[in-house]
Amino acid sequence: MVHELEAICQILNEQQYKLTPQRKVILKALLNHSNDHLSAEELYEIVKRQNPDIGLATVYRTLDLLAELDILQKMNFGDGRSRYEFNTQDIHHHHHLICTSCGKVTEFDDDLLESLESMIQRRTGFDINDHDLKFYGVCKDCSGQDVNPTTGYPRKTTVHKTR
Amino acid sequence: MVHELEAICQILNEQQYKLTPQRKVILKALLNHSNDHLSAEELYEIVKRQNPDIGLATVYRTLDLLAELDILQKMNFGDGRSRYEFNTQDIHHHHHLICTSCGKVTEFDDDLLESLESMIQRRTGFDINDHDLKFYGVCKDCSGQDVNPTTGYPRKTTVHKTR
DNA sequence: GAAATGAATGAGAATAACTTTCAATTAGGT
DNA sequence: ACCTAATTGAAAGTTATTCTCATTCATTTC
Repeated sequence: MVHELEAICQILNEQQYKLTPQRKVILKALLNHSNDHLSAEELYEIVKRQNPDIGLATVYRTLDLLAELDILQKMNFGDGRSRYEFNTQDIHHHHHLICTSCGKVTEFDDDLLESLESMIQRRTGFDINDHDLKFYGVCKDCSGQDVNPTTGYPRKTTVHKTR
Repeated sequence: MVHELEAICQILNEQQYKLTPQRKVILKALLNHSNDHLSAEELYEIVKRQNPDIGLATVYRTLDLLAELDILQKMNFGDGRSRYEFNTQDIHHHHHLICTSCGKVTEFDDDLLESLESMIQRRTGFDINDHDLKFYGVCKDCSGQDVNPTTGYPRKTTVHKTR
């Protein structure tokens, strides 16, 4: 649960990575938006305000590095770009609710899947060590609206499904 | 549960879509590989053997059309390309096991999530109409080598090209 | 304290997976 | 057979991301 600058910098140091000003600015921005599931481009826009000379490639490289170090988790919410969140130890207990109208991602905690995992493990011989559960629907704020044209949600056509 | 050529052709007809030879070839290939979660490019390679003049854009367009008609389901398994499977009525009861070593995708049926959905609905006001559950692990055929050397945890974001 | 060395950076080119454009072809009704 | 809108292939365009490479920066070495 590494959610503060000091601790992350220490990890970088330990692994012989340099603490460049760019990395610090990126980390601070990530920490200031730790609930926002930012994409690389969104993060770049934020970071550019602090340091206009920073390059997009550096943002991508830093995100890759932080994901490699398991500080961040690279996620895919189906909108065509990767999004990042801080990695927690209990990834097994937190899922995502994705609003197909506004694209907002919120989180939900639960551990109902543990039993399911061991059942699958037993039945299929598949050695599970992670899962990824997403719920698609319409959040309270958007009830009634249809697809958001800017984000392109939903990628799945379930909103129009006849059931 | 439209898994045969006749039925699909009828749907296309009903919706005023033309039954071009390209579409027929693509449909046949999809039906012949209905368990393979093909990507557009993979399907293109297969289809080109029957009809070398077919264009990649046509494959993409046909996949889009079939997804739009809810005949196919467009899926994202985290390898950077969309993959397709025939849509079943009971998508709510089938999940995916993704091998982080060889990239193979297999399916698993279950309906434990229904109760979870209504609970979330009640608690958050989020009106859920679909979900997407993936398990990451190592299949029976592979012995787990795909771990992040720093942590020993599996790499969720690793890209596995299917050959 | 300057030089050497390697990591990290920015800019822009490259890539991969699509998507769009557009002129030419064709399915399906008449 | 004819008409017309739908469909197609080829190629250009787009978008997110990665790569290349010359330059800069931080450390270590002298």
